[in-house]
Amino acid sequence: MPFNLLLNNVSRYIHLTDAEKEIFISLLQEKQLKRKQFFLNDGEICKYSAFVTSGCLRGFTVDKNGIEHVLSFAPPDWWMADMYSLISKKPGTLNIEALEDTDIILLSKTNQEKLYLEIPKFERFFRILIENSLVANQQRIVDNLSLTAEERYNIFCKRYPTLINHLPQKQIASYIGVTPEFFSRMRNKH
Amino acid sequence: MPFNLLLNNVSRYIHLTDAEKEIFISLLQEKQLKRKQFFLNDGEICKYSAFVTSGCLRGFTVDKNGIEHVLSFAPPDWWMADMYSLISKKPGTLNIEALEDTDIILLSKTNQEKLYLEIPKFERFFRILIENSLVANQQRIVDNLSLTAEERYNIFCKRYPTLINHLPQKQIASYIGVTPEFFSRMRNKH
DNA sequence: ATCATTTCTTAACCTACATCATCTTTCCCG
DNA sequence: CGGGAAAGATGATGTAGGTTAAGAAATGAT
Repeated sequence: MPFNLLLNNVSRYIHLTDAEKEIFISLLQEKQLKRKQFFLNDGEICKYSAFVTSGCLRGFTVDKNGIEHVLSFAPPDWWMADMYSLISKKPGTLNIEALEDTDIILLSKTNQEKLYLEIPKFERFFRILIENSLVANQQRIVDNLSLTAEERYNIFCKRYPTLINHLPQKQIASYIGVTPEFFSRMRNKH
Repeated sequence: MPFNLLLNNVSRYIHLTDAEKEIFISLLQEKQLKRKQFFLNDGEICKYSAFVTSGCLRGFTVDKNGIEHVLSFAPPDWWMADMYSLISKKPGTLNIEALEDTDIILLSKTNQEKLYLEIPKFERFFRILIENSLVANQQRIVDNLSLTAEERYNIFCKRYPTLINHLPQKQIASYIGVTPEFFSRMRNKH
């Protein structure tokens, strides 16, 4: 059944009884996205966290010159949301788009709060999830401050080997923080 | 008493009974740092979260060329730790130094885990704390990807007005991601 | 299969910011 | 309050990466 990947993801950090699994699943919704379909547009309030079961999402902002900047990718087994908008309940700046046909499981903010009340263990689960995310983001800040584009690219390759293959170069370039032109030059030089 | 600032910080997100406050306080330690004294050196395992009650800390990494990069500042009412090292229990890369004489309250990782067991509400407290931190870090990544040094400086001034005054320029430059020389030029041109 | 769209490549030129060096100012500790 | 160290200012020059433009290759919807 389609919730297995998610239940497995959860069970890495907390143990759920069958009854608790039932409750959890009852608070979820499934959704399919077509390639290039948006899950969230900037200016909207983000009301759901998305867990990817197949395909891939990307989260990006658009700056005042119309240039896109990729904040994160979400391949299967990853969560994605506009964290700022989700917790503040204010319009956010993130766009979330499917890079290919993608299946996701949705947990609404409302249901997430229900979940915290009904199964407090989930406070722990999401705390740990967010801790890991924070560590990764802090490392990325340090990398952006201290490394060249080439070094950041090498790190990206090591950290997301599965993504490298089926991700357009320009998306990686944007994540790394360089233009597609420079990225192309960088890879083909030597 | 010296724990008031911290109890107030906690009470912004969860309510504690007097008994719970007692337990919490019993798990804390106070510590004073002299100006330039290190609270943590890279290569060490970070075993404590620090809550600043007076003074100011800075967290920074040193790159392979010996250049320092400021990841964060902690004025009073802020928490500081090497999150990576703290949760992985492995040696980290962060240095934490007092920028002036600084008073902190320590919560050891061990006691933090005790706290989660004895007063599960603290799972919620730290989850929310980390959520906010994650949002701020994601915004910083986006800013680094999409803004000029000058724009990042303006944002810094707005976001940390109290810090601007009594922080050496070179520390702000490092946080922004430019050299002290360029930062000086940037501020003095007009 | 085919055409349109998107993605990638390459080249010439440009700019934000770095580096190095020197000088002045501030500040902290005895 | 005085001297030494750290912080800041400023000029000359260097470079990683951006911009613009134009063609080649890959990809996806029909």
